[in-house]
Amino acid sequence: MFTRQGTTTDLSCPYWLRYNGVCRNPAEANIIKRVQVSNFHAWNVSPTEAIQIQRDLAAMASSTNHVPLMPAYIAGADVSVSRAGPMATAAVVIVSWPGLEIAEVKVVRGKVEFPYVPGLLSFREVPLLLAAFRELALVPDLVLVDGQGRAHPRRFGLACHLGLALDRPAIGCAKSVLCGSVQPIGEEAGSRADITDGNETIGAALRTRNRVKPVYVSVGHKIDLPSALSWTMQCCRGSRIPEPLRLAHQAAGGLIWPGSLFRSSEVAANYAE
DNA sequence: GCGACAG
DNA sequence: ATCTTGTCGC
Repeated sequence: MFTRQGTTTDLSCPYWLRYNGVCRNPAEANIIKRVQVSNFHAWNVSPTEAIQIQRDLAAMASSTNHVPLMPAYIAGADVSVSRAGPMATAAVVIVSWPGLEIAEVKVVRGKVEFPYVPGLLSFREVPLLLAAFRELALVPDLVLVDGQGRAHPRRFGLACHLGLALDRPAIGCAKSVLCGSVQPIGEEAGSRADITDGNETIGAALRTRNRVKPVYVSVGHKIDLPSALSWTMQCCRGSRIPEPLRLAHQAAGGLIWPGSLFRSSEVAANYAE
């Protein structure tokens, strides 16, 4: 048995049958409500059409906070593309809140059709990510995405596009800047500085650990920037990268897989509990 | 025209 | 994004 934050989880129970610390039986697992995915436009479009779609959809992304006061699940989403060909792996890792334990891992392999064009990343990655989200048993209350949200030339980055398609709150959390300029930022963990484009604030740099390169946070959908910064910070454990995204990156790279309870480096530590 | 450019 | 182990340091 494993106890955290007042809830008890039976670790001998497979991860996909756990729900709020309570083990479900297989029959119940099949009736858990799945995330609704709307397919509101075609994905096999030209770069020119993609830009127009972004302009049309930008106004539909919400910057109003809809994250529950006490979320149950937070997802991290990432895609890795093999350098040779069009094959890619999309991974979604759902962790519990506030424990940040792995609750579900979904990995989907497929071809990416769209080329990598800065500013059009969502047309490359979202289709495969949606395939992964469709298969999840758990519905996340918040999604962290490896890329920009509104900190995008047309204010419609990957996190906006994915959040809108899922109709779930989404945060863009990128490792580098796509557009705009970053104001000076303090060296201490928790420091932040605006990302501005003209006289518009489009996101913020966030120092998640002391003296490490910041991450670049922006609104994806159904969240405001202060909340996005707060949740990003609260999802950080040991790493510069928030835990759901760090795990999703590992899952997309094949380092963890559906059924993994622990990462190899932490097996000993977890067994010690 | 030139440089910059999420993953 | 990807090629890639251990190692030095706060």
